[in-house]
Amino acid sequence: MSKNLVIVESPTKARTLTQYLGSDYQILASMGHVRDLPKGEFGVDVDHNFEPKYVIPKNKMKMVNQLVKSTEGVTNLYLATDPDREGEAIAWNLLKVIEQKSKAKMARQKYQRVVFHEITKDAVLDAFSHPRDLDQNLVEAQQARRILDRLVGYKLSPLLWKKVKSKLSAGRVQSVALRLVVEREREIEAFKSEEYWVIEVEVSRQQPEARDQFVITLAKINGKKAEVKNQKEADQAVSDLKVSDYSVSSVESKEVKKYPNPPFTTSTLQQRAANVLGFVPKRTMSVAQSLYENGLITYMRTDSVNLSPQAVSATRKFIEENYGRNYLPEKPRAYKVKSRLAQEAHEAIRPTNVSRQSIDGSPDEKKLYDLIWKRMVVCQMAEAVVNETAVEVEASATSQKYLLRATGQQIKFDGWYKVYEKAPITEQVLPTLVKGEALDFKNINPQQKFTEPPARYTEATLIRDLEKNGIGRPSTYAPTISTLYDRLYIEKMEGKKIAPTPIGKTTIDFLMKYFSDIFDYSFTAEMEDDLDSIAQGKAEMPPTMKKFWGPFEAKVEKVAEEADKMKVEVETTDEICDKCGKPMVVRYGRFGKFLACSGFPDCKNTKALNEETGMKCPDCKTGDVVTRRTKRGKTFWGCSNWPKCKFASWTKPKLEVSKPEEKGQTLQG
DNA sequence: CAGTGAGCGAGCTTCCGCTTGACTT
Repeated sequence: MSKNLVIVESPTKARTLTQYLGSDYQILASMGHVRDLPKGEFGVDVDHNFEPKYVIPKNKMKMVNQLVKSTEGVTNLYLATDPDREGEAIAWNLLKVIEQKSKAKMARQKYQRVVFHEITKDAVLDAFSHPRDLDQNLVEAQQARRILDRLVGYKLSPLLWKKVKSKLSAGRVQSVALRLVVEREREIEAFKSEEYWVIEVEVSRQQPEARDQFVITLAKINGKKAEVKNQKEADQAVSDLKVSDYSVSSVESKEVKKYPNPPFTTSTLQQRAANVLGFVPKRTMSVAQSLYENGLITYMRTDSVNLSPQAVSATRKFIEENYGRNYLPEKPRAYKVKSRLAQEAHEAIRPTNVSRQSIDGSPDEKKLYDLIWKRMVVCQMAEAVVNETAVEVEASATSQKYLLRATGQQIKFDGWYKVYEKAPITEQVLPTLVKGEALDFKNINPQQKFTEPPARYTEATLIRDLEKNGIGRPSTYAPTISTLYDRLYIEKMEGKKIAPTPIGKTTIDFLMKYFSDIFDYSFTAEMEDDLDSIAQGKAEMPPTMKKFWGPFEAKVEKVAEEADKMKVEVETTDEICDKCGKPMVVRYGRFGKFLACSGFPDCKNTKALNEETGMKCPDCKTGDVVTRRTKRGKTFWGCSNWPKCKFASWTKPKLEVSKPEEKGQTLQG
């Protein structure tokens, strides 16, 4: 009797395969990687070809032992992990562990490597009829990636402990993420706001039957771009425009096609869920995980926009039946990944069954599913057609010649917009104007404005920029940001924006001063080129590592000896210590920020930092409500007068409603 | 429901990428 064992990464994938392969196959999950470099030591023998030392992490030991036991008496072992670099390495490490641990003195375990790019019955059965050997070059490329990350992370972190602050960390991915945040903050700090004016004129047609009014905006003065920089210039333009004659100098109309977005990847799903639902990436991922485990969507950690042919044809059928032929493009739309660095082991994120338009589940699950469902349907729908009109109006007075503009857009055919309650563009309908037509002046509206600094990152936009540079992977985007919080490198500001702390800024200053090459945005891309060469058998891991390690190690040693210890800037505040009268400063402790007396250690006074909840304490009425954290990290709300006032609450205190009786009536009526 | 920081310098901290549960307050 033949026994078949299949090993994949995830239990959900295992469950799906069971349906396709039948009862002759036992399918088990490895839960990701089964071996790794040891956490507590360097684990790379740099003097002997960078030989890595692999160990089975403690929390995986039980599972791995069971896995090995299950291989006993197996005739065919199939390694069906993901078809990418990491998947190949998981398969190889699995095999190594099984060979090592198998008690039976049987010959080298017979195994077969099986790869498929989509988990459909056809693709899976086809893959099982064409197994192959492990790709040693691909495994070597993964090891190179892993070892390089270890060299960088475990050499530079201790340097930070010595030169900046204990327990900090640096890495190829996290430090570039931090660099982006720090550089954006410095752009904002250096930004000088400039005054400018927008001048809008309300005009109307002169036709007795259609005296439509519309708004035109000043665009040019004497043929040059209008730059109205101050009140004086604005006054001049306004007084001229009040007495000008207006006539239409040009009317241009064209039809523009608006194409739908590609289906979701991890990163684009995180963007969209942040914008539309206000989810942070961590929340998006946990909700998506639940949808995935319930069989409602495809795998949620992917960088691919590929769609299985079956999914596309089912979606086309759905579109034709529910929206009609007009909404179906002649040919299916195919999407391509932009990044050369994508691994594309999985499909795009899409509903597993497009005819399931809504689902049962938590409110979060319903909302996220709705986003995913719509994105899939629209990506196969016809483009929208929008009529765009550009009108130019001349206004002449005295010696100055003014040009004003209006643009209109009108939806001619809604196409994929139909799926959304609100079209992604707002219609602006202009009257049908004729070139040379004279217009009447009705009103003028000059507006003083100031240029705005670039926006701070949100978690989602930071991930977008990391992905743009090929830095990090779908499985690490959200965890990388958590690391930046854990190290107190960044903090959340109002409106979900993130800003660097003094520790974050100092760390980046140090890293960029001595190791700018590693934290350059192109470092990962260049590393990927080297990894490609290894994967293609054109290069080998040890010399590739050596090329990096030689100069790197020398630099680390030099910096360790010669560099000065960095000083982390201390934020002072207007707050005065109520014990000694000295100003108070912001300190970063185990539980986040707090106020401490600058006279420390002579004065040990501390105070809770007002987190701007904007509420007064409901008990003592004088203190402010501040957010605090317990030793276990759970957030609660307390009074800034603690320990004098003992107010504390697990939930955010509500502002008192002045007249509760009225509220009851409103609810009834 | 509630402490934190500096330096003294014990002993520890740290990377990226692949995956799920198991622990409470």
